[in-house]
This record gives sequence, structure tokens and C-alpha cells, in this order.
Amino acid sequence: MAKKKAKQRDCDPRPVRLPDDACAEELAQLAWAVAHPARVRIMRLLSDRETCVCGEIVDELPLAQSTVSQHLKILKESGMINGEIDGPKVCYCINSEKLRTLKDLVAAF
Amino acid sequence: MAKKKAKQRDCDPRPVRLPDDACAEELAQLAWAVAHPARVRIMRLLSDRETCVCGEIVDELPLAQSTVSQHLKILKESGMINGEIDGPKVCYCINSEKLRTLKDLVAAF
DNA sequence: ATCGTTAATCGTCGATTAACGATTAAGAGA
DNA sequence: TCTCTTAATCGTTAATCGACGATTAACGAT
Repeated sequence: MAKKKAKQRDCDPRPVRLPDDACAEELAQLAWAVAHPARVRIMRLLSDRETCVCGEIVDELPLAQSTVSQHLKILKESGMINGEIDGPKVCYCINSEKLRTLKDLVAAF
Repeated sequence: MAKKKAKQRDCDPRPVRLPDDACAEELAQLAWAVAHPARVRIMRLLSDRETCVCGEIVDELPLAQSTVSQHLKILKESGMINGEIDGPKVCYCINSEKLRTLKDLVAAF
């Protein structure tokens, strides 16, 4: 075969980013966002209730408020959800586009 | 409102496992399996090539053999792939059923 | 201006991940 | 048998995750 048997030891710059790499990176990131039971349940909650619930999520999960907030942050940073400030509360809702991206990337396997 | 404002502090047994929980757990686990760029690329590789490649995967990724082996183990334990021993080599292939499960669960959002 | 509510952030801790090199195990072939 | 190849496992290390309580920030209402 004699493929590119480079074992990338020593000085392999490998600076190039193939599109495949970027794609893998994106899917990995989105998959990771929902790779935790608590985050899955949050997504389900936001999916079920039309209303963008806020801190009700905390009541719904057996976790401390700070922990839920962390998970929300992760979901928000991944782009899967959006948070809108409404007075002292914050309403979260799913970002349909990102969710669509995740679905498409998974379906593409 | 007066929902079940239980803050599950103190003595909240919460031993019950709602089906929703189990479902969230399963999705989280499967999503986690592909929540790493290397594992995504492995899945892609197995998806593209009809042939169940084995250690070619190592040549294809910029990772050490032992690291790739770890990722393969994770994918295998999650049920996403199967490994079949063929002489001194091992051929991996995607487990269509598990993949289908992942697709369905993600699509259900 | 002060209070109460809501949610984000900080700091910490233990557990887990990801990566590697080195070693081992299993077969194939000389 | 001995050797080579292939792949899994072991042991280590650094980094990250997940969880928590405590604190802070932002806002509405009194």
C-alpha cells in the first residue's frame, strides 16, 4: 500500500486542517453537549414545554442550582440553546439551527 | 404554581427511575461515544470504507497506537462498533443497530 | 434605599479523560 | 522454535469534568 505511513513522530507540523477534521470537531463538540444525562434532560424539557423555562429546570433536576447553571452554560456555549434575560429570570430555549446541525451530522453516519 | 418545590435537600431518596431517566442515560452514553474528534473520525472511516479496517485507523489518525486502541475500546464498549479477530489483526465495523438507536434518539429531540 | 428572588460565577475537591511509551499477548510465517 | 507483526493492556501524567457551597450581580417590589 505504502500509504502515508508517517508516524508523525518528530517534527510533523501537520498544520493543515482538512474539512473532514473541522467537521469531526463540530460533531464531537455538539455530541459532547448532550453527552450527559442532565443535559439531555434539559434539552428534553426545553423541547417539551413550549415555554422557555428558566429556573424551573433546577426544580426538575436532582442537582444543585450552581450545577444546573454550569450545564446550561455548556449548552449555551455549544450553541444548542439560547438564554434570554427577562427581569431577574432567564428564559432558555433550544436553538433549532444548531439542533438541526447535530441531527444532520449524526444522520450522516 | 406550587409545583413540587422539593429542593431535594435533606432526605430525598429519589430511588425511582423514570423511563425518561433511563432514556436520557442511554442517549448521553451514546452521544458521549462520539463526543471526541478522534472517535468521530473512526466512525467516519468505518462508515466510508466498506471493508472493516483494522489498524489502518492508526495510520489515519495523528495519534499513538495505544491511544487509538483506547478510543476503539470506548466505541466498542458503547456498542457502536464491533471488533472481529482475524489472525493477528482485528477488523472493526459499525454496529448498525446501535447507530440507528443513536440516530433515533437524537432525531427525537 | 433596602430587601427578596433569581441566576451566574468563584473556589474547591475528587473522579475521570486523554495522551503517551513500554510491555504483553496472540498469530503467522520462516 | 524463533521472529515479526498486530493490537490490547499497563502505568503514568496532565488536564478536564462534575458536583457542591458560598458569593456576587441584577432586577423588582416594597
